[in-house]
Amino acid sequence: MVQSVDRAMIILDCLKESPKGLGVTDLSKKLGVAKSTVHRLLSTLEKHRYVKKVNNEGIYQLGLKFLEMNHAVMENMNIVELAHPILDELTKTVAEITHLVMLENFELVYIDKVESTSTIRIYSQTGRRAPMHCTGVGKAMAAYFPEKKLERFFSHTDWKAFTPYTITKEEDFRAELDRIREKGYSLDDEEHEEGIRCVAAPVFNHQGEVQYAISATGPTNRMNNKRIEEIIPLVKKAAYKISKAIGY
Amino acid sequence: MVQSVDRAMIILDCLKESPKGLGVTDLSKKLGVAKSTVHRLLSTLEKHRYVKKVNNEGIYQLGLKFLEMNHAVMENMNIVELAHPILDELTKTVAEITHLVMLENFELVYIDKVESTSTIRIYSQTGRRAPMHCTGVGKAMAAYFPEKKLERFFSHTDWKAFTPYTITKEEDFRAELDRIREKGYSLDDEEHEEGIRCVAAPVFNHQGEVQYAISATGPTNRMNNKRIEEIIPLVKKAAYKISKAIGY
DNA sequence: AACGGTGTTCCTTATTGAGGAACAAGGAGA
DNA sequence: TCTCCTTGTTCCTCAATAAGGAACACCGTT
Repeated sequence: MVQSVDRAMIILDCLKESPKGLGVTDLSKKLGVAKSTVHRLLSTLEKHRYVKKVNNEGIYQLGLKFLEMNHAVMENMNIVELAHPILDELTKTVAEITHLVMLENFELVYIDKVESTSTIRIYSQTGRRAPMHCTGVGKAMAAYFPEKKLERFFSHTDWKAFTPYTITKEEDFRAELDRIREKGYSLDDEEHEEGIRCVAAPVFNHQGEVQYAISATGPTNRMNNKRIEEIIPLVKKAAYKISKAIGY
Repeated sequence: MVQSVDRAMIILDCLKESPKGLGVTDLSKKLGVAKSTVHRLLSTLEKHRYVKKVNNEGIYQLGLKFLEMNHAVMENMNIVELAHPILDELTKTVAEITHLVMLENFELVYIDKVESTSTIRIYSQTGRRAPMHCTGVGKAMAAYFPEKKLERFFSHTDWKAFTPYTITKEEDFRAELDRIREKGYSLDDEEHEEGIRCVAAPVFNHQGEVQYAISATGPTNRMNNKRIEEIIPLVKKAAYKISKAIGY
């Protein structure tokens, strides 16, 4: 582990949390390192445009290089291009927000979303992360893990209870996965956030492995059992379409 | 300048250019540093999710942290939120692609675009960079630089000729800026790419400084002189709206 | 079975990053 | 207006630590 690189990236994290930007002194206090060290790191980051000074004063913010890098990352993920139209259609038919997620280190990463009302700020919530054990998409993916991978997932998870309905025991979770495999979809019944229900389904790649998942999410008052029953086949169908689009 | 941080970021640049990802040996050759050094840097970057191994083999790609960071950067740029609906409307009325750009180190950065046909991949070309001297938006902004800043710009620019029509002399450029100030808009007449014309106008902030610019771009066959004349007031009006929205 | 190619680990050295202190600049308050 | 904080920035010295060579482990090919 390279200390200076590590520190540089911690600085970036700090700046991410402080939209207004931070000065050298602020950062040096936060990190517990000398001002001069922070200053040197910032200069290096600035050279590569990962940070920038706001109107040439001593306040630093995240730089525009991140737009560039984001673009490059997105380019590689042609999954978004393939899936977006299908997600778009799904949003239209179910009139609820839909998401596309993938996995990284047993954590969910939201890589696309389509809102019913506004097409604006499509990029906004992408990049958000969430745990698997308390979400529809997380469970949908876990249900199709091979046993080995599932065990590795269990050793990673902390079973944190976000609501009274969150599943927090391995045996309960395994039972839930059996149900999901049987039905081909998963439900999130206020397990992550009270008042929110969602329907999710897995997306498989050409090797038959689960690689992504999609969901339709809404408030409990709209998402009653009758509505859920209507939505289920639509989500499953959309997930299947995406699976086929990526070569399943 | 911190060597290790610098190298880490050069590695990220290399990975950006190689969508398929690179191995430790490839990178070590590219950078001219030892494999072990590259490996150590990659491990540190991986810890922060700026890079990831593709299916746990020895190939590294850009990581999903960039989506997160992009999100944070975008959040701060409420300019995009403000301008997007106006850009959207402009695209509808002129039926050509429109762009919103800002400046960084006398280079243009595209921060939003609206295509006429598809709302998909809205994020795609954002983050792209281009020189000022050969683009409509670049000239529109330069026209409203204070003399001091203009001189600094001249000392930065390389006057590279992208097409036979690119302006490559300072005196010609200054004459062009005079024309732009007089008319309140700028034209790009195949100066950056043959077959492409565009109409651009500057956006001013609350201090009356030029801070952004917008443009409508299309192929020469559609963008004849008559059409250009129709488009000009629309672009100017949209730019003015955005200026007002940010407090001009 | 031997080889060439990976990525990874270890260890030693001197390169280079770190931090204290001094400096410059700017703003607030008396 | 002058002073006194508090900024960011620069410099310099020392030792922490990053770098690179070499050895190792692994895989696929010949």
